[in-house]
Formats: sequence, structure tokens, C-alpha cells
Amino acid sequence: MFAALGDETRLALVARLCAAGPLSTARLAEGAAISRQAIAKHLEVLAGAGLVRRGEGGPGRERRWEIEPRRLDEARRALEQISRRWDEALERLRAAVEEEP
Amino acid sequence: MFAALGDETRLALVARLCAAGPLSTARLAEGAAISRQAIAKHLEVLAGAGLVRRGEGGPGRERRWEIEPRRLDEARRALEQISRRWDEALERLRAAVEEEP
DNA sequence: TACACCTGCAACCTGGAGGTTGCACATGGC
DNA sequence: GCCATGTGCAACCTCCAGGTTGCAGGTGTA
Repeated sequence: MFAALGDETRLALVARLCAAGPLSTARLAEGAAISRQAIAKHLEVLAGAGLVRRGEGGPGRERRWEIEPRRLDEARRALEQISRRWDEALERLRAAVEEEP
Repeated sequence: MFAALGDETRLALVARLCAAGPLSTARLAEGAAISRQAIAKHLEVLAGAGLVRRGEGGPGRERRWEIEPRRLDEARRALEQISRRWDEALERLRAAVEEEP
């Protein structure tokens, strides 16, 4: 999942989908400097990581993509857990140093 | 920065440094299945992203690496900002839909 | 019907990330 | 002094992520 967010193009896609709401592949490719298929591949990757979902977009020809905000929360929580472990480790080190002499 | 956390090996390194406190390259390479130089390269990348810092480790031969917890907070804040933008976009969409008819 | 879009699939190319090996240098213990 | 250990640098290899091109299939609109 961090790997999915790690690519700048994909991070920009996520940000844009967040700011503008659900958009189709073609619409997302309009502004970008790369081809529509490249965008589509990135969206595949984001979908694989659960960060994005294909909206139905009606039975018609347009299929819009939308953000899955739960995954962003999960990522945030993972970072919180890691930094909490860091604090605990520091505390343990401090205690060990104070006991030793 | 997300790219730095995106690699599994590097994420494991960060988690391990958080759990066990500052460690030297050789110590980190002991358990891993890859060579010491590979670990060193990953640590370079993490340092380039500001997620990790070279401790002095005395003037001696050991140089330990330690976590830079501020960067983890920054990453968390970035995710918060993105998901907040998403909520705002949803709100705007809702308002637009209600006004149209 | 014909035309204009939007989409999906597959083959193909290329640069750089991830990894290894080999060597040289410094430091600490005997 | 000698050896073990921790480190840094550089050349080299391999593979896949990111990107492109080309084509075929659906779906609205005139």
C-alpha cells in the first residue's frame, strides 16, 4: 500500500480524485503528460492496494473511479503504531540506562 | 517518502529500528536474508527520505542508525490532509446535487 | 447507418531499483 | 604486530515497474 502511494503519479491521482470527486480514466488522462493506458495501469495498482474503487458509472460507457477513504485511515494507523513502538523503545532504553550503574 | 516506506525490506528496517532502538548496519544485516551492502543501500534511501539518521556511535567503528520520528508524523499529517480533502469534495458534490433540480 | 468517444487487452521497449561480489580502510582486542 | 570485526566504495548483473503503440469492442448521438 505504501508502495502504491510511493509513486508520484499515483499520489497525484489520489489527491486529484480526492479534490474533484469521482472521475473517468479519460478525464484523468486529459491533463496528464502520459498516455491514457499508463493512467489506467496506475489506477489498477491503486485498486489492487484497495485505495481506489471502480464506480459503476451507470451501465453506460463511462466508468468512474472513486477513493476508498478507509484505507487511508489504515495507513495512518500503521504509522501511528510504528511511532508508538518507537516511544516505547526509547522508554525501555532510558530505564535500562538508569538501572545499569 | 512514501516510496521509501513502500519497499517491504525498508519498512521492516524502520519497524525493527523502532522496536529495538538504534542498531548498527552489521547488526541489522545479521538476521536478514540479504547482504550487508544491500541493507546499507536501503538505509541510505531511508536517510535520503529523512526517516532515519546516522548516530555518531562514538568515534569508534560502530555507527548506529536511529529513527527520525518527526517524519512519520509528517506522513501521517499528509494522509490526514488528503482524506480531509476527500470529505470536503463529497460535501461539495452533495450540495451541488441538491441544488441542481 | 455513420461518426465520435470511452474503454480494455496484448505485445513491446527501457531505465533504474534491488542485489551481489570484491576490495580497501579503520578500529579494537590478543 | 597480527587478526577479527565493522564499514565504505565501485563495478556489475538481472528483472520488473512504468510507459508506449496498436487494435478491437461498446455505447451514445446525428
